[in-house]
Amino acid sequence: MATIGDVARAAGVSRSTVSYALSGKRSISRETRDRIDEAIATLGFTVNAGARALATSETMVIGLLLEFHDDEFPPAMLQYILAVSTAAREKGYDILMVTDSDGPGAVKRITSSNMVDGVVLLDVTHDDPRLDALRAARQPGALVGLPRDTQDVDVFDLDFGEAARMLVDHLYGLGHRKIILVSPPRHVFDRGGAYAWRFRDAAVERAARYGIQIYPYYGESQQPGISRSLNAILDSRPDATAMIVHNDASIAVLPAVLHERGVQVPRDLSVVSLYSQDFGRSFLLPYTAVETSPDKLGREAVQHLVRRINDLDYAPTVAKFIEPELTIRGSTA
Amino acid sequence: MATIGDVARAAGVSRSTVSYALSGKRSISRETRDRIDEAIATLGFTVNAGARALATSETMVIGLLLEFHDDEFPPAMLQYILAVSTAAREKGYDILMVTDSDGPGAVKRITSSNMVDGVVLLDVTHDDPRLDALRAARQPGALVGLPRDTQDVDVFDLDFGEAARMLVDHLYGLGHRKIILVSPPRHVFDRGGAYAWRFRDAAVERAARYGIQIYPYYGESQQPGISRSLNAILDSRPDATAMIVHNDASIAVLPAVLHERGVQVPRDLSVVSLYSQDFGRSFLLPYTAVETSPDKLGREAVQHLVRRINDLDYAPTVAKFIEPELTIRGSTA
DNA sequence: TACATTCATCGAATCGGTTCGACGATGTTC
DNA sequence: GAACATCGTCGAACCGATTCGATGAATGTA
Repeated sequence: MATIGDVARAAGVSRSTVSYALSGKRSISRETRDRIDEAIATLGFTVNAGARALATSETMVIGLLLEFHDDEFPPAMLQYILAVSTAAREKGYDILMVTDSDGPGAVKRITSSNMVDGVVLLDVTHDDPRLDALRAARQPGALVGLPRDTQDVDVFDLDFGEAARMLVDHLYGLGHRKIILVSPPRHVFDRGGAYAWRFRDAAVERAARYGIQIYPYYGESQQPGISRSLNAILDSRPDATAMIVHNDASIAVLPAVLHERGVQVPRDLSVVSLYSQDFGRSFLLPYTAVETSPDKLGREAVQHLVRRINDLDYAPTVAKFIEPELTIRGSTA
Repeated sequence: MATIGDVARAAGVSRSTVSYALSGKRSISRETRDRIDEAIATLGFTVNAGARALATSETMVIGLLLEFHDDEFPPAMLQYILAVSTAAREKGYDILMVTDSDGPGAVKRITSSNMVDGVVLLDVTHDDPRLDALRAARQPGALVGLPRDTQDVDVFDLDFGEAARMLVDHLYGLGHRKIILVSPPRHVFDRGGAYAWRFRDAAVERAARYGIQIYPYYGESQQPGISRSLNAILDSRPDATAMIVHNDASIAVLPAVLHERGVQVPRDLSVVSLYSQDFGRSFLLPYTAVETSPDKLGREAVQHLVRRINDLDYAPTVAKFIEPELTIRGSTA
């Protein structure tokens, strides 16, 4: 493979001149630049990433850490992956995707060996064990999901509390007084998925303020449990007039379940939920819902991370909550 | 960060000795090794990946190329990503995931800059433009999906022809003589998704041999088109007694569609399909189907790729077709 | 005309590893 | 006890870039 030395020889200049021509950090005469460009073209030269990384201490790679849990709905996670990947590429970064089950070990491995310039952690839990490893690293990180301790890290997440209040308000305003709430599976709570209880607690609190009934339940993560549990929930609360579903797997099968029960939305039951537009399109979900904006979230996380890579004390660390937006789809009455 | 030089100084030996202690390529005395280990531990030393890559020309990273098309069902693709990622890590490799829309450019970029030791291409089409870039690269590649020209590349795919024959045989054996076939969306054919026509052609040919009727249709990729088209298909062939669905998006919504039409499986209609066990579980699909084995496929691709990385002329290039296996779930009569 | 700038380029040092050849000390073999 | 291996270690070269300081030529200014 052609090196910068080969290019230099072919163009009759020194290696440093070629390097400056490449980076534009010093001025180069018209003629030499042309000769260099030509040499690069004929030799098919590309800078060696490892060598450049060694010299500059910059790899132009961002680590993306995630793990697939059985209790998560894969299509939902994919949206974040894609968002991060796309946003990173726009900024000139590639993505090193790590799905290790040993999260802290993975963070340590890729940061301390200098494989990446920064790290994005998906699906951060309340006591995420990866955070210690991240704090010990030279490289900055951006979290998607809210941990207990946000010190020294940048956090991006949807404002689940506000989302819950929005939905409760919406239903309350329409006159609903008995509302079913389907949360993520119990296992997500146990694991420390803070978004789950942030949403539930806010919904419960809001309902209490209005003096209305809210019936919280856990969803299931795998079929046929999902349909079964939804049926059981509906059976146990025949008086409820509305339902808030905060669970991707459950909402995806809800249309089928309701159809089977002969329940018409919104005539017999009002339904609201929480999902992204794309997700709704894939699964033909006709429900009024808060938009979860995975690409906004992924993009903001990456943008912020890149800024911090380029300037480690770019700004105080942030915990940024995306504003929820309600998309009315007419599933409430 | 501690370098190998720091370790050497702390242990009172030369850098080369530390390197040999690390790699075990030359023998080291017990005491020296202990001192080195201790120095490494107290300094928290990790080899710098860039420097090592520069010296050894090995990055221990595999490139994973994929693109999300609107006409593809994301959960299906995710299975392959996860399989490749897991298998790679087992072999000591990390994954550089590239979702560029400019596939050939991405292949060129990561290979010619030596960011990766090898490349896995997902979802390879008949005339995949990434192949030229791959052939021009120093690094070996493994394809998932069958291109027209398999020269100089290793190919891994399900044997879609055999899968189709298996399913037709199964239905024929049960006495079905009029069979609906739902293929992937037309757009997948246009784009060169060879698996689509390999399956369809084999099914049609097999049916012809038996002298039975097969009615081929294209599926849709986005709701509400999917349900609508399935209904239209069923309306147009009331005499068909069986249905072969070769499309993830369609099979995922089929239960709802059939339920709505009051069609009972297998009493009113026999249904067979093609999907992985995990996929079937996620979507509660009760159909007899050929297992698509994404993790087997991903794993084999990675294993073969790693062997070829370590020995470029390890074996003649292969086109390996995973044997389809029929999983009987009782959706036929 | 002399001096200060700016421009274009070069050489050398550096980043952090790996690896080859050499070398002294020990251990074997006949 | 001479010849020969083997063991453990070191120094130097090398991988392929970037970057700093220096330098000569061209240009501007007083």
